[in-house]
Amino acid sequence: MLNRVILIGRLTKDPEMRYTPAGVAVTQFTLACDRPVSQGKEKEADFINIVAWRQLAETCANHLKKGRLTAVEGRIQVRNYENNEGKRVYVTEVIADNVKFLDTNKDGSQRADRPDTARDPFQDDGKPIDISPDDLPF
Amino acid sequence: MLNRVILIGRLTKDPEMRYTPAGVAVTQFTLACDRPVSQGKEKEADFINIVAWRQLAETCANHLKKGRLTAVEGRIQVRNYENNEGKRVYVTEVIADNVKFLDTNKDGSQRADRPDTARDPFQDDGKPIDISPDDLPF
Amino acid sequence: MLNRVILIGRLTKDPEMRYTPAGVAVTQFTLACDRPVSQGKEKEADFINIVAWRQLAETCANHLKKGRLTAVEGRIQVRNYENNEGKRVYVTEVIADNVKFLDTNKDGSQRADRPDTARDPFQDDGKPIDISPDDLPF
Amino acid sequence: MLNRVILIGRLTKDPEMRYTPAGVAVTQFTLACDRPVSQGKEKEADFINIVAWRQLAETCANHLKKGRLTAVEGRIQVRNYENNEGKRVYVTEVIADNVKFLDTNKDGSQRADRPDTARDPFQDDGKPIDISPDDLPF
DNA sequence: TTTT
DNA sequence: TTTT
Repeated sequence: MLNRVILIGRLTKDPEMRYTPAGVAVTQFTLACDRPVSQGKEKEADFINIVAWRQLAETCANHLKKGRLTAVEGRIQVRNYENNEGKRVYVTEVIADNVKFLDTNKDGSQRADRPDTARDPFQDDGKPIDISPDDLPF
Repeated sequence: MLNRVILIGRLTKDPEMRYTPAGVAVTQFTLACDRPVSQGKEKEADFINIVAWRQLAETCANHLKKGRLTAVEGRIQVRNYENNEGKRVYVTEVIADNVKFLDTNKDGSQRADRPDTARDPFQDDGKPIDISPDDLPF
Repeated sequence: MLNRVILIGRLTKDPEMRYTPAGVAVTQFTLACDRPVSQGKEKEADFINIVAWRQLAETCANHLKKGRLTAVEGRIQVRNYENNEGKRVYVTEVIADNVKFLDTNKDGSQRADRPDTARDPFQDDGKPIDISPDDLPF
Repeated sequence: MLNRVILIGRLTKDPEMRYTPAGVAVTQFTLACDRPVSQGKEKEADFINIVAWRQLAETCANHLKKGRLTAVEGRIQVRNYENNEGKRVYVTEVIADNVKFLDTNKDGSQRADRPDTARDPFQDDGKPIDISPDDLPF
């Protein structure tokens, strides 16, 4: 009924964009979210898989890079499929509907790689009515 | 750095409480969160695993039942282990730190099974410093 | 950049729907959100003003009533105006983009007043591009 | 019952720390949260007042400055008082329980002003049991 | 001005 | 009274 997630973390790798058979853009990346440090423990993180569709997929693919500090808003989705050994595998992902770049570039400039011409590309309802979890090409 | 989840859904089964070898209470249950309905699709839900520790584990075990409408606040945790075939398995769960019972009972009374004597037992910081994902007994 | 609120509480009164001069529906109501009880204190609540626009305004006006347990998702908005004494007054509201009715009716039935025919009327992007805080008719 | 806010924005001024008569530290600052840009409108922001107590108050006062990009997690609180003209004034604030510094310093270094010796000072339950909204010294 |  |  209500399913909302907000994460801040860093990309573990460059994002990967693919297309569904129907030609819809999907971008996948993983966010490393550091857990609050507890004494006597080394630093730990949760590695959370993010999926963005359509226009949001494209802007993520164009502007995000490994290591970038990023805020993601979305919802948890759990899908399952049968693997090649006939076993059911469950995959949990966050379907993003809002992504914010929080990093400055190494030279200190602010998000210089973001095209000025884009009319806030970060708007996407994240609820594509004709796309189901099973359309994911990975 | 920041990792927050808020869910409202219904329990798919009665919760299960266990204890770690060190004697810490842990309760596990699954929340069915209906996805927004899209036309031409049958109703779908995400089934999200919830974990509660300690006092929150006990109140969840005592007061939640299959079918109950429940709000859960917490953070996403991803842990992994090697299964008996030597393969790494990834498990995603929501570690609850706040759980609210939203249901009235069938007879219309409000949460009659909740003991009056408890001074809001639903307060728990959910961040037990001496417990790690690997302590989970399931 | 990111501004997200999730509340669960009860309506202090019946909601009020009005129209802007341009004919857009707006509904206003107040949610009483109980604070976590602390010992030695009587029970306290925060009374938070909610605003819903357009279709969401209409479904809120039709289905919510005083006392109903309700979940609201939205964003904080702060607007200001000059009062009749020439003083600037600041008003903080939550602009809802998702509202869930959590209550059963008194007779135990589930949300019987909600028309079956409506294709989830609770979808609204809450971001009406041609409406500004100053359009509020109250 | 549930009351959660997550904001990302920039400080409009340096934070101000004070003490209650009982000697408890409180820090106040304002976050400018840009609204999603809509065409035909100049850029707008919501200016949201944040309050942090105790240890979190001190780390905010020490490490935040005007202009810093900051994530705040907390809950909405509405308090009211009678002003000097005998009128009831309502004040809405976000009581922070988690604050993250998202900015690098001007020289490109990462949060160099944060003392290494502090064992994550950003943990605070934000629910001081002996403090009420009326204790605020501003 | 406040809800159960 | 407002930030980049």
